[in-house]
Amino acid sequence: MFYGCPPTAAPIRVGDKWTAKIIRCLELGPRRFTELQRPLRGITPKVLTESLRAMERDGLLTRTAYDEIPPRVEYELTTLGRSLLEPMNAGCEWSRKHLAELMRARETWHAGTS
Amino acid sequence: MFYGCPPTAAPIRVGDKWTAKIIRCLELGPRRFTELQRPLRGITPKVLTESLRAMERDGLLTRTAYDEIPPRVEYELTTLGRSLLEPMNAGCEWSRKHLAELMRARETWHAGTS
DNA sequence: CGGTATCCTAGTCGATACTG
DNA sequence: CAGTATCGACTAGGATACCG
Repeated sequence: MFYGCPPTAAPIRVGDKWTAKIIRCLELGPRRFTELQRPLRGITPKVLTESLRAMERDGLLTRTAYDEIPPRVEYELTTLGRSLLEPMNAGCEWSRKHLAELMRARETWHAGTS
Repeated sequence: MFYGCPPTAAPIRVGDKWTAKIIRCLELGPRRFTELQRPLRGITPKVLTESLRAMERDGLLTRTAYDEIPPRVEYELTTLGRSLLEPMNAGCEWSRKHLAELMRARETWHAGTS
């Protein structure tokens, strides 16, 4: 979706910088901490934890810790979290249709407005 | 739309803090600088200018200055800017349906996670 | 493995004052 | 009226290191 999009250019955002991407990562089923960390390249454990905690607090996902050695924790979207896919998809569709035009307008920014 | 929503709770954002609200203000037709400033209570001229310039640069709106005394400037949505109303409405609909649930989850945040 | 704890930077936003 | 200029606060996010 917005993966190829420069961060400041993203015209539509869901929550903070990572929320939407985390939702995408969880779309197909529960994932573990490191399973999230890998596709979200560059996210530090601190920020990932913060994002996950915030989303858990807001009821967007659940955190399940299994009492094993080594520890295993799984994150899974709730119905509420999954419901965000709808507006997210609307945003994606907008991007597909119009983002190129926005970027072009941004490039062509040298007084030749008219 | 998100007007009654605490800033950090807004699950969906368009551009920066003010972009979506500016689009709403321009939805029904062109507006002047101060006509935008009034409904967007609390926005400083500096920030309003910054937001408008960024949106103009991205091709979301046009700025028309009339050479009069006193000066008159009008901002108007482009087709591209207007197209953002679609995903914005999707976000609004999500809020109407689910924001209360999110806020409730946020309130009920005292360890009783199960 | 799944996190915390510190520290730090960069960007966003606001307050205030002034200008063509 | 429609801005600009300056400063300063706040905070999201990242770097790095360590812990149960």
